[in-house]
Amino acid sequence: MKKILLVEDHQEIRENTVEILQLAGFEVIAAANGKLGVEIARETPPDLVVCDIMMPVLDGFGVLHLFRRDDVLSQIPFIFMTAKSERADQRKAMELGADDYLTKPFTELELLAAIEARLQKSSGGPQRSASPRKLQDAHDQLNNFFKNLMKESEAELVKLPKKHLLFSEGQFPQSVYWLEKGIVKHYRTTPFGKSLITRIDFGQELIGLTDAILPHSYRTYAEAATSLEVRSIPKEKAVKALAENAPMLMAALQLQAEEANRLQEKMVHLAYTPMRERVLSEAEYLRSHLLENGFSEGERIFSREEMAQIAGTATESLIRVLNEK
Amino acid sequence: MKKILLVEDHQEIRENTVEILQLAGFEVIAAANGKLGVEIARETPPDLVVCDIMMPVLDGFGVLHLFRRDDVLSQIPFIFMTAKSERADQRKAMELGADDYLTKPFTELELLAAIEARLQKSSGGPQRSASPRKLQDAHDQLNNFFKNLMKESEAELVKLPKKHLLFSEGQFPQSVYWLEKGIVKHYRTTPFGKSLITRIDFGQELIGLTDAILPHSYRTYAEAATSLEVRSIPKEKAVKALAENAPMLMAALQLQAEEANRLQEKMVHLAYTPMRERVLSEAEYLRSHLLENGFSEGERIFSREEMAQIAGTATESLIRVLNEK
DNA sequence: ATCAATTCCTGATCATTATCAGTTTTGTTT
DNA sequence: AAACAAAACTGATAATGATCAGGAATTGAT
Repeated sequence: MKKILLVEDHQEIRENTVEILQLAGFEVIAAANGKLGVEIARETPPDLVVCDIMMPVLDGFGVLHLFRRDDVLSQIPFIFMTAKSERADQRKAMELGADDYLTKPFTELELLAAIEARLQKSSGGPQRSASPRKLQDAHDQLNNFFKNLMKESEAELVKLPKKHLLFSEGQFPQSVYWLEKGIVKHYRTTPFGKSLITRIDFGQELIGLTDAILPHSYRTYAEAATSLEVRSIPKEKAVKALAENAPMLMAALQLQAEEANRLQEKMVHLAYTPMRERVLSEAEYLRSHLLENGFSEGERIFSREEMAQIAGTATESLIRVLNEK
Repeated sequence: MKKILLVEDHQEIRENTVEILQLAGFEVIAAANGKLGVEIARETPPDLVVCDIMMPVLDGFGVLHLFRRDDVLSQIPFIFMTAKSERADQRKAMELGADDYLTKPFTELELLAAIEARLQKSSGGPQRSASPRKLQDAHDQLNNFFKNLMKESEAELVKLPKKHLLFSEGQFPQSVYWLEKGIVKHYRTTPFGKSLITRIDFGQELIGLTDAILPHSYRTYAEAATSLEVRSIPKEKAVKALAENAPMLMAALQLQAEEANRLQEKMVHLAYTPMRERVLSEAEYLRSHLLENGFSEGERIFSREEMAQIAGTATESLIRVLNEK
């Protein structure tokens, strides 16, 4: 039986929710504030946490923070409950690493569905759902699938120099690529020659599937930001293999849906976030990802101009922002 | 045997290309300039046109224009060849309704692949490809599939008033919707309360599949812009049906890939196109789509504020631009 | 090592567009 | 029809960020 920790200060809501969860067959431990919640979790780690944000003593963000830096508790799925009005909280919740958030009021069905979606197949039972429970799983599945396909096809590992174009606008897709090592930038250009970097791949990624699936020439171009190690197979082969494997198609669909999500997010940023904030957040994004991928702190993989193309601004403006703090 | 019309003024390139196409088993008619091309096509309509843009007498855009307003020739697939440097041309080509464009120089393989992708299954022969040849086909296929699913499930037609929320951020997806009639706006909000309309559905569209597939709560909200007629089925049912039908999955994947394409396009606009141009182009987009969907010229379906949220600008700025011409 | 070519950076200026504050118009409710 | 609320609009102002131009610092090539 799965154990759920519910952290909620309002007595009525808490008791109500406990009842719903028990009816659904979960073992529920309730805590009236964040501090209690953390203490309980440290004694008996739950399988999942449902947590209010606004609470006395220790708020939801604090609880999540403590969970994430605790060796035992860091991997436990965490769902926030937030009032609909507090939009900023929702963003913050996701940035801090919550797995999901629900806005109050929610129906029982919503709550249970969200919880079930998080309690992944780790349960060992048969996987009831038609699609992977976690995006990370979908990602891994698809990557492994194509890695194997590359191996079967004996696709050789090719080394490409920095600045090499993997593909460019107006070419017709011929291949799907597996990026073994290196960094690839994806550009989209305006009619007036300005370019925006819409995506960066940091290695161990599949590249070009989106375009291989579409019945027209590339609309973006992909350039090596570092020297690369790449494998490729003919696009027909990739698409055919995919078409015959429904679970993989589903995984690909999920990833593509998430990509659309990511792009929407970036769009809103471009529309309403002031340039300086955009610059700072993109710089931070790059810094952390480069560190994760084994580059040292000072190393300049991306030129100022490129960073400007990521943030969607003029190069000079970007430079000013980066140098003024 | 498929008949291809090649319009290209450079003799060498023309002869070369003719040779390639003939080797591939096509019947080729070559024309040395746009005027000749149109005349030839009017006598013996080809199955597909490959056309250079820069030409004396009548350029490629002119040829396309004449094709598109000719009853007999309007549906013939049209592929442009453009020099890599002329980015603006590429955009213009797509806006004018070209089916694709290739940048010179291209390989034989690319040319043939692009042509084959356009010569759809209308040939009557078996469909060799694993995925629909045209996005429109994928779209229709998926829509029909879900329409049938709704019928089988006896999903009833529900009428919803203007401003009704189909779903909102922080809810957990429960259903997939079929929009029988009406207009739906999709919003995405920033932490600071500003919203951007990232998508508008004008009826006879499937809504919410993207989110149903992802294992987390909605990140956008969908609001009725007019009164709606909507059917819905449980998301589990939709996903399960989809998961069992590989061709439909492929169609869904194509559409999702195209959606990502559309979002990237919009992103570049937001980043680099001046506000006034964005406003004007979005206004034009709305006008034409509203007319297509049976609304009369003056009717204000979208308020100024909403239009501003589509263009990603301040309401006052939008009003000024719209009123000054 | 030297020269050329990029890239990076800085200052000054200007254009664009957001914001604020208010008025008019339109639409809705009683 | 009056009263109210919401939306549309206008003018003034301010801030933001782009652009231009030129100099310093790196990088790459011979």
